[in-house]
Amino acid sequence: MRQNTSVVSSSPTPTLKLAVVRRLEEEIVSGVLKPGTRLDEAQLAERYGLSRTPLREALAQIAASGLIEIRPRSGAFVTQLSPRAMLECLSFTAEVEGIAAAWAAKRMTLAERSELKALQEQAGASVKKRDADAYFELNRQFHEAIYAGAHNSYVQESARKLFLRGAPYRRLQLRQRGRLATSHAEHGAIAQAIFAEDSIGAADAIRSHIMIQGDRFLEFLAALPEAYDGS
Amino acid sequence: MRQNTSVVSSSPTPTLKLAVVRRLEEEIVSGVLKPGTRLDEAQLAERYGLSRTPLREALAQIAASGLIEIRPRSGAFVTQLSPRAMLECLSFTAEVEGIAAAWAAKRMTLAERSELKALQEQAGASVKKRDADAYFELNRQFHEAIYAGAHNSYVQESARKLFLRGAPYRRLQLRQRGRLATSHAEHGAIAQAIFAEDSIGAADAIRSHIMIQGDRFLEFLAALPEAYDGS
DNA sequence: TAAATTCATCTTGCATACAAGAATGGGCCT
DNA sequence: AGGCCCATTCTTGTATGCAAGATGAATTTA
Repeated sequence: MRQNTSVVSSSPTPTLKLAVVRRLEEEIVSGVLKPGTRLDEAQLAERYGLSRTPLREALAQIAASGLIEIRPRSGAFVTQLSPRAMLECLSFTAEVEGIAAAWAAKRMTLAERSELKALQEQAGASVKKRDADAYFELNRQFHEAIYAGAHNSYVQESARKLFLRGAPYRRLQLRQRGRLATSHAEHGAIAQAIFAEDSIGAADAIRSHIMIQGDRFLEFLAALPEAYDGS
Repeated sequence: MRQNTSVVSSSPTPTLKLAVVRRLEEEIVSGVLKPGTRLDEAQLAERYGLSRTPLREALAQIAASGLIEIRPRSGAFVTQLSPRAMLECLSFTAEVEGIAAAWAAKRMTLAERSELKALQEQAGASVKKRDADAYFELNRQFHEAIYAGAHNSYVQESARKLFLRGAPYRRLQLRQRGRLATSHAEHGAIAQAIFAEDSIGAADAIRSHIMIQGDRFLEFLAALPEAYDGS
């Protein structure tokens, strides 16, 4: 029998480590654990009801994706991006998403295309309702659908990791006035290019969609000088 | 005092885990541990003179980069790429290296450009000497110089991981007749485009440099049907 | 008074121990 | 004789304990 009977998630997982990975990523992305936060092993282990061993393995795994940083003998911290790092990250993300979109435009199946269309319509509904949380999730699914549509597991994995890395910041941004509607319109342009099998247009559209976030980020940062900058 | 006095590497490392990561990656890339090999924790721990705990953390970290795969409750294996997966990997690598080269063409400093030139000349010497091992290492440094020249830590990291992932196979390929000289000539075209600050040309040159490896890989595979395929 | 040094405490890094699931081989049944 | 089932063994997953380095505060000294 398992020595510790506490359970991390309601649905059983193959290993406790994996459950911790999922839960920690979720808490970082959703903003429960903010950039810069120190992750105390003993504290987290108690919170999740398990020992430090699987928790440390989970931390090591998440660190490899860049979402947290482990400084030897000093502890784990939620990665905090400086404005410069943020722009570097977005620049590369824009290129990778551009590749994904270009391939998706040529390779998506009919089923995948109609799924993308459905997601875009659902997102439109959440924009009308001003439901930022719902839009945040549908936004993720929209991008995810494009990664999957590229039919290349390496772009998919890379894009997903980069998307995750920017998520803690993106969530805040979507609450800016009018950003929801603008984002949705940009998605429309991307989807249209993909439906037209225009790979160059799709890549251009998604690249600017991402880079606009960079511009907005800098403006946003100026209004909120100390909470989220990494300086 | 450390409970186990065995030492993994001659130079001291901040943590044993990191030493294991480096050593395992090296052994996989160099072909000591071949794709498909099962990695027994107890056995490796004894070989490196440490306990299973840091070793498992190292495995988790390497797994996150894709070089090995961990199947829960079943063990860790050196990732074996099927021909299809190999082509997918190369396709994405080509695009990422294309981005790196395009940015490097515009952003490399004079010092970085002359370093690249020096590497290319050294590589030329190793081609003349038919020294495949030396060329293998100089090839790595050539690509690494381009990643660094892009002045974006995210492309650099991504490209480096992808390069590593293909390394176990690339080493074999460079032993093909005439491949050394061809590869060196392709590098020349890439370097020339970078020196001319021609980002489009550099991206095109490096993309085809990578994709040619894909073609060669398929030919190579046909001649060696059972050792390295992932079927 | 400010800076530096030392000491106590806390956290991480690693080793060891134990339990559960997976793999393997032998015995039994058909 | 061949296939299936059960038990043994081996490997992985997790918990616990201990030692070294880092952190921070109090004390001493210039």
